[in-house]
Amino acid sequence: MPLKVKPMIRVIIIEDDPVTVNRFQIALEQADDIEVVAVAGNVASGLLLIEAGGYDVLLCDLGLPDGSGISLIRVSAALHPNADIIVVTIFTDQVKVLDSIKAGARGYLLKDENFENCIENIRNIRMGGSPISPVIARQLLIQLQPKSDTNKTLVEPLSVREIEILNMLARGFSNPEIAELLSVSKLTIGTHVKNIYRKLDVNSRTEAVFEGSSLGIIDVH
Amino acid sequence: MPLKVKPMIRVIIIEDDPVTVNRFQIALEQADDIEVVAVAGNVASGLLLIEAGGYDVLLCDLGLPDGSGISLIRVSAALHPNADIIVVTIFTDQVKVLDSIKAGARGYLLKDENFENCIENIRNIRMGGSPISPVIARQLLIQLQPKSDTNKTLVEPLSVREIEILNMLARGFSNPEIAELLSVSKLTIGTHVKNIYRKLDVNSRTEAVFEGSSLGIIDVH
DNA sequence: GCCAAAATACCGCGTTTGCGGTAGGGAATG
DNA sequence: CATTCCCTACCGCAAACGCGGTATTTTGGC
Repeated sequence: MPLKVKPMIRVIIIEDDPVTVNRFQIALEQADDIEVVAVAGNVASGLLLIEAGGYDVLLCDLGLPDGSGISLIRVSAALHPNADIIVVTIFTDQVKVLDSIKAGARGYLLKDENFENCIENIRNIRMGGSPISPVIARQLLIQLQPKSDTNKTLVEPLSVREIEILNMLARGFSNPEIAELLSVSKLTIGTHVKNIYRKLDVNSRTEAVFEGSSLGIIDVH
Repeated sequence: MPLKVKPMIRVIIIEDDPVTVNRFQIALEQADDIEVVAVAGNVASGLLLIEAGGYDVLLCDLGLPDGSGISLIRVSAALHPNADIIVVTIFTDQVKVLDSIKAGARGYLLKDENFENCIENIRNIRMGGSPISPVIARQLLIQLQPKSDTNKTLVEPLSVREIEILNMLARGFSNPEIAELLSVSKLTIGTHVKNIYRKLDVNSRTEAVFEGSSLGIIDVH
């Protein structure tokens, strides 16, 4: 029986600044379970690397000379869902952060920091974590904050039945259809719907669905 | 002129496990700009501390003997919006994480890790960052992921005009009303609406609003 | 056991939708 | 210069919706 072989973490780097690339390579050399298998300096060549595959972690810059790294993230996430993507950049604005995350990035580090921790971060992301710079994390938290403070609690609460019906409204069922599904009269549904309108302070199913959606009353798909 | 005085960071700890409290106190003693001004071991006494105020950072456990720390977070966020709240707990499940964040926490650390970094983390949060354990961060990213993988990109994109009209649909405007507001024929609106239905693959304004809401096409209030 | 709230049911009438087409002018992209 | 969107506009008809009531029966808490 052979010795237990620690699986190597194969890393590719897409980054146009040679200095940064160098700092990464030097830092990662210290780890015997990580190897940098390829480097690209722009979107075009990065795309080729991604299509070629054979990596576990992608370190990706956003501001590349011939375009944004976000498109690369999207491609990598689509082609190799098991590879982890870490964004390494100087950008801290909310749009870029969110776009990266939505595109499939699972880590977001700032160039200024985290060079000494990058080994730890790479191991971490392979184990299911998401290393994120605190500055970036704050942006994400803002995004998750519940929308408002004004209403939300001021709305008259819907009954279980009403929530059920509101969800069916959102799916496009008509009153007669809902009546059929719930085995009650369509006139009953009409009454429920009117009560929903009153409670949500709206006058059409369209508005009701919009409100319910905003308030999180309606389940997303 | 006096020496430049570094402002002290006043910390209160709400945590029922004495060992953990002790580890925090020992760790934080090392920093000359941080002082632990109070400690509480349950929700009831924690509430009194929070109401008393006079702190900059709240380290808060979630699993307290007489209730959940989330209610404390909510109170602190409401009474002292300028104080930063860091959750320190063993729970990694998505519900607790999200609830804490929504309640107003700006940091989320696991007890297992980050004891040696806690000074750094506290300084960090005071400077606008959000220290978050990678394991937790992953939960948050999942939350931010666009709902699906199937559609979203497969949906035929709406034109500017269509998005504009979809938003008006959500607000409950009828076709004639929208026509009036946009100074076009109501029949034109009808055509737009039909095209929206086709692109979103729905057959009613209600469904259209629901889809648009899910896809983030519709602005929230 | 009582009272409030929820769920159920009914009616008529005017307005709006949703569906099925068809079609011309303008802007953009190749 | 051709093609492809997009925005504009039109029609008729069945179906559903929204509004205004009123009313009975469960259900659940105090």
